[in-house]
Amino acid sequence: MSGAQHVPESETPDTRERILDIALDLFTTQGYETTSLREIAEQLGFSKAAIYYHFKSKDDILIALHMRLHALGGDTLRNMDPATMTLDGWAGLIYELIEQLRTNRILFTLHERNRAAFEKLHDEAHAGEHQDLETLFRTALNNDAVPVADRVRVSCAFGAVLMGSMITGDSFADVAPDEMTAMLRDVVRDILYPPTAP
Amino acid sequence: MSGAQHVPESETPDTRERILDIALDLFTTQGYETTSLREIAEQLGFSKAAIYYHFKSKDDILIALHMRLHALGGDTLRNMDPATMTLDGWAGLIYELIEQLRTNRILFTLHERNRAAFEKLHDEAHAGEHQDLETLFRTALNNDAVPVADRVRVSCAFGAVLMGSMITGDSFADVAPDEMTAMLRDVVRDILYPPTAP
DNA sequence: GTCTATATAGGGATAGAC
DNA sequence: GTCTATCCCTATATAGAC
Repeated sequence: MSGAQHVPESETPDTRERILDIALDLFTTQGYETTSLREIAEQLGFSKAAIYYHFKSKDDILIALHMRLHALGGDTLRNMDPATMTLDGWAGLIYELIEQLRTNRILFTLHERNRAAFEKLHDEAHAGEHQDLETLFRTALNNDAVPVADRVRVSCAFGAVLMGSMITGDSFADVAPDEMTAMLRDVVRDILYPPTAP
Repeated sequence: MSGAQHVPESETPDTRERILDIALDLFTTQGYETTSLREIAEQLGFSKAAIYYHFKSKDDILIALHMRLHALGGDTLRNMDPATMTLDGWAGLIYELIEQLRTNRILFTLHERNRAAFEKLHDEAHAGEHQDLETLFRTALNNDAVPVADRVRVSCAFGAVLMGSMITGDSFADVAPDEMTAMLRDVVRDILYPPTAP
């Protein structure tokens, strides 16, 4: 913990990350298009043009934020085989989503609230180098080997989790995080493994 | 059926409604800010300025679309008393939502995908004349008389329904509407009335 | 790395003719 | 009701000094 040679003044400023943090906040609350670079620069304390030293375009900032989300789901999703997803497999994925949402809710909200902007990016990056997360989900959900009823339930479970901890926002701010997590897991179980049929 | 005096050429053009229909489509797929009036006018077949005869601003178009949603939920929501919402009351509301989504999915998607824009409208219309739907939901969800666990489940049920029939979009296009509705109702029941505890 | 100044484009909105 | 022409503003992005 001591041998660090190159220690900056107080704490790593890391301007690039600071830009991303501020952008994440503003893009989420106000929306991507409505937020101007001038506004971001204002909060940073320096000029608008300085941002262009760190990012080559406004879209580039959004892409960087998208990559943060990718980094989160990274391994989990790469190991998932859309063709052979069982109900249990889906359940595990959703439980992990609940965990991720605990510490990164804003990042998910950003994506939720700026779908159009992200889709546009995806369209422009038609160089197939980038497999979108949502596309992966959809194709997996279209797997005919799994009964339709199950697939609908999986889809509903995602919606329940996302709504329960994201859209509703701070309505449950007073609830302890652990308690909230437990309740969400219970709901997911009740959706995926209902008493009646499957 | 015959005595109509003032019959237009073929079928009521009703330019105002045509504008709204096209705007609804474009705002939903591309996003509100990204869609220009020029683009809307293009699809209408006439000039951008003509739109200003029917609407006094771009925001005014968005407001009109918001009113369409209001008209849908109208009576149901006005009769709801946020202070005395029981679990059964919520269930009824969600079942109705399922019905509304069958015929008006795009309208809900518009709101889902342009939250920021609608919130901005709501902020500007601080003249209290307009009680927002979502605000109504949130305050009702904050009712301390209802146990937290129940409130979370209600919130999840909304998410499940919205996701199951909206965000997922046309992944289940092949499923018959009636069947889809039945499945969604089942899921809602399993969420709100779980086997373990209430 | 961050600045000032500027190029360029596009958007919303209005005026006034038809 | 719809058009053309125009105003005005703000946004992204670049050039070049420090």
